[in-house]
Amino acid sequence: MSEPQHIVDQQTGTPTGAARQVPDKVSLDGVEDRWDTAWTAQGLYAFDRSKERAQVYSIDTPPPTVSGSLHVGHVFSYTHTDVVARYRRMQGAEVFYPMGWDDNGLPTERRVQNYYGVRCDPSLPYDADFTPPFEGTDGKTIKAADQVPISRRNFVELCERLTVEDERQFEALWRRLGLSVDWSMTYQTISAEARAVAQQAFLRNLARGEAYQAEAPGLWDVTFQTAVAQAELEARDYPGAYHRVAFHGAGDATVFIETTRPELLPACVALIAHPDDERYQHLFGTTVTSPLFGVELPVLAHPAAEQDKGAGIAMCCTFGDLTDVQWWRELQLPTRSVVGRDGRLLRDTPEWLSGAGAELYAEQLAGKTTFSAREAVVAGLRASGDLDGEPVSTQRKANFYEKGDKPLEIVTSRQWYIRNGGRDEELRAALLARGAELGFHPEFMAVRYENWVGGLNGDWLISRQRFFGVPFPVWYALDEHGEPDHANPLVPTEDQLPVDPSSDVPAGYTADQRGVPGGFVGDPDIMDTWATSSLTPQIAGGWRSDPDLFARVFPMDLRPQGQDIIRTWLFSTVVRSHLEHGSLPWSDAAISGWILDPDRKKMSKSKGNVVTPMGLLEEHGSDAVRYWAASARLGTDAAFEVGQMKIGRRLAIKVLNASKFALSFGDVQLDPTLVTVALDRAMLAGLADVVDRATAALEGYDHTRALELSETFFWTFCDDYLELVKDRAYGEGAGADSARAALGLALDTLLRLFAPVLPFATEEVWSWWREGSVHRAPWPLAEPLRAAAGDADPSAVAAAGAALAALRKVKSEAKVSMRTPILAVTLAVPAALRANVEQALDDVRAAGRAEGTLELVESDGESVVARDAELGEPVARG
RNA sequence: GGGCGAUUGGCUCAGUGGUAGAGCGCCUCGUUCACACCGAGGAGGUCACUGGUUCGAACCCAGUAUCGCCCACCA
Repeated sequence: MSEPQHIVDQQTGTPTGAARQVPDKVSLDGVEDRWDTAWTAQGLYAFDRSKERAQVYSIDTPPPTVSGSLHVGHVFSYTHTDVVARYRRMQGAEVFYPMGWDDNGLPTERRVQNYYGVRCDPSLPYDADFTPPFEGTDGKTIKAADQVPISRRNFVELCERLTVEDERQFEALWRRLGLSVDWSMTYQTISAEARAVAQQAFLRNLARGEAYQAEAPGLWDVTFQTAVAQAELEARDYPGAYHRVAFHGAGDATVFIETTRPELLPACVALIAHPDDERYQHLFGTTVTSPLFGVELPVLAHPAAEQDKGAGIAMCCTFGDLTDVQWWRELQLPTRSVVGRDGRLLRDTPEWLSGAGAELYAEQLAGKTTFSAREAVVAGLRASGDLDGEPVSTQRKANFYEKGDKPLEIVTSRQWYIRNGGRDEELRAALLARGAELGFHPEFMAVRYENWVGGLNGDWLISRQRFFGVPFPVWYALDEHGEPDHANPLVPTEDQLPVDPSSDVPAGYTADQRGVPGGFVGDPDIMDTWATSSLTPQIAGGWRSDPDLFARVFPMDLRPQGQDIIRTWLFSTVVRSHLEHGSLPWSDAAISGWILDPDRKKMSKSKGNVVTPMGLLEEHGSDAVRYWAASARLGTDAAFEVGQMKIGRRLAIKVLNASKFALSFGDVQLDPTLVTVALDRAMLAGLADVVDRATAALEGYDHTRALELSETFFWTFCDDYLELVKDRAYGEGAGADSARAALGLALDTLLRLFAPVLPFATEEVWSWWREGSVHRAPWPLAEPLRAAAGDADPSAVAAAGAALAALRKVKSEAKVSMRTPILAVTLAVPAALRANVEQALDDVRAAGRAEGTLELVESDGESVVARDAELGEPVARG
C-alpha cells in the first residue's frame, strides 16, 4: 500500500495537487503535537476581524481560575464548547473564540501571598525596585506576620508574574485537547484592560444611578473581613443549642424566649411575637427587662414572627439574622451592635449598658470571640437563675461565605451596590424577560435563572474589603474636619482608566492633600470578582479599546458555563449588559453538567481522586477524551468513565483504518455520476439522512445526538458496507468505479461529520488525500449525496447486511473461519427484504464467500436465516 | 417547605404513543490479505412503584418512593 493516490475533487474540478499518500501503518501516536503545530503555523483558527457581525459566531468563553488547577470537569465542558466552535466554523461562520484567564480574586491573592511572602497594603506607595522576600515556598504558608506589606501595584505585578507560568500550562493543556481557540486573543481579568473595563462600566452605572453606596447592615465574613453578596452564600448545617432564657416583665411576669445565640443578649432591642399569637397579646405594648444586662425592652408584634418556632416569641438583636434586620428596619428599632468586624465582641462597653450589665460586659465579654462570649453569658444566666433548663442541642442552618468556614455575622457598613432588581419590581421584571429571551440549553436550566431572580432580596453588593482586585475608581473630598463626603464622589474621566485611587490623585488635587482636612481620600475597597467577570464579553470583545471589534462580535452568540454559576456569572453578565447595552450579552447559553466520580458524587479536587487532565490525554489520546465528553449531553451530569474513552480511542483508530482501506482500491473519483450500483446509492441515501439529522441536532446544541448518528452509521458502514463492496471495488469496470466513488464520497462526508469531535484523527486522514484542513472544509450537505443516491432505498444496506450476517452466523456456529467458503446454502428472506437482498446478491455472495449454490426463498420470519449450509475447507491465504 | 432533573439489561446511557435499543462487560468462535488498541455470533430487561387516559403506555396524566441539585429555612 504505497501507491500515491490521484484524486480529483469534483466540487472544484481540480486535482487535489500534491501526491498525498496513505501511510502503510496508521497510528494516533503524536497526532496532537503534530497537528497543533501545523494549525498554529497555518493560523487555522485565527479570527478574521474583517467579517461583519452577521458572519461571526462569537463565544464568551469562561476564563478558568489560573491559581487553581484544571480538572476533568474543565476538559469535559470546554470540549462541548469546542465542538460547537468547530461546527460553526465548518458552517462558514467566522468563529470568535478567545480564551481568558481569571487571575483576579481571592485564590490568586492567597497564592501570591504565600508564594512571595508578601501582602497587599494599598496605603503604601509603589516601589519600582521591589524584590520579593521569597520566590516559591513549596506550598508552605507564610504567616501573616512574616509577610512583607507592598503596594497594590507591586502586588498586581507579582500576580502577573506568577500567573504567566500557570497560563502557559493551561494553554498547553488546551492545545493538547485540541481547542480551536485563537491563541493571539487571550485576556487576563487583572490586566490593565480588564481593570479599565470594570471601572468604566462601574462609572457609567454610577452616572446613571444604577450603582450607589449605602450604609446598612449586611452579611459579613469575619475571617476574610469583608462583606459578602447574596450570590456567594452557602447554607450549611451548623451545630447549635437552644437556650431558654427568662426576661422579666412588670411584677412577677416572666417571658421565656429561646435562642441559639445567647451572647447577643446585650445587643437585644425588643421581644417580638406574631400579632395573632394569643399567648402574648397581653404583653404587646409593655416592656420587659433583659436578664444580666437589665436593659428595658419593648414587646412588639410583627407578622414575621413564627408562632411555632421556639417559644413563639423571639429576642430581636442587632443583628443575629436577617429577620432581625427586617424587624429593625420595619419597627424602627435602635441599633445596638456588639459584634465587630473581626467577629469579636466590641472592646468598648456599649453606652446603653450600665451598672452590673456594663461591668459584666467589660469583664467577661469585651474582645471575646462569640464562642467565648456565649460561654460567659450562659454561665451568668445559669448563676442568676435566668436559664431555664439546660441547652438543647440542635442542627441549624447557618449562612456561610462559600469560601469561608465561620458563619457569617451581620455588620453595619458602607458598601457599593448595583441595582439588579432585588429592590425594584420593574427592573426585576425586565431581567426576568431577558432570561426568557435567552436560549438556555438545556431549556430547563432557565428555571434556575427564574428562581434566582425571583428570590433576590436585595441589590447586588459589589464592594469587598480586600486589597487585591479592581479598586473603585472614586475619591471623596474631605471637609474641614477630615470627614469624607461620600454623597459626592470624585471620579476620573474614562480616558484616565484604569486608576488606583490609593496612589492616583483626583483632578483638582495634589498628592500632598491626600488624607488631610480639605483634601481628599481614595475609596479603600475593591470590586467583587464577579463585578469584573460579569464583563467578559466587553473585556474579550474590546468594548473600551476596540469598538470596531466590539461591533463585530457583540452581542455574542454563546455563553458556555457550569450550572453552579447561573446565579453569579450568568446573571451578573445579563445585568451588566442589560444596563449598559439594553440587550442580552449573548443569544444562547450552553450549560454543562457535573462530572461525577464512580460513587456518583461530584468530583472534586479535595476528595483525592484527582486525575490530571494531561495524564488522561496522554494515556487515552485527545480524541478519545473528547469523545467521552461529547457523549454527554448539555446539562446532564456524566460519570467519569475511562471505558467511554477507550471506546472513543477505538473509534478514532477505526476512522484511520477504515479510511486507509477505503482509499486502497485505486483512484478515487469524487464523482457522483459514477455511483450507479443500487447498494452504493442506498448507502449514500442513508448517509444523506444522517447528515440531515446530525445537522439538525447540532443546530439544537445536541452534539451527543449528532455524534451518535454519525457513529452508528459509521460502524455499519465498516462492518457491512465495506465488507460487501470490497471485492467489487478491487475489480474493474462500472461496478468498481461506482464502489470507489461511493466510498470516496462517504469518507469525505464522514470525516467532516466527525471533525468537531475527533479533530486529530479526521485531520490526519484528510491530509492523506485532500487539500487544506478538514476544519475549514464546509460542513457536509445532504443534497449532493441525495442527488447521487437517486431514489435508492436506504434500508437496502441493512437488508444486504442482514443476509451477510446470516452467512456469517452459519460459520460462527460451525466454529469455522469467516474465510471458509459456503458450497451451498438456502437464504430464507422475509418478503419485505427480498428485493433489496436480491439486488445486492452478488456483493453478499462475495463478502460471505458463498461460492456455490445460493438459493433464495421467501420466509414469513423477521430476519434473514441461512439454512442447509454446506461448508468447504478454509482457503489458505494466497 | 417550594422547585428542577433522574430512575430502562451487571455498568454507562439512548429511546417521548404502535411488538424493548446501543456500547462496555459477559459467553462462544475466528492468526481474515484496513484494523488484535481486532473481527464474527450469542445470552441478558415484567423500562422504580400505584392508579388513570387510550384500541394500544418506557413514553401522556395524577400520585408515591428513592437519588442528585437549586432556592427558602439561623428566634
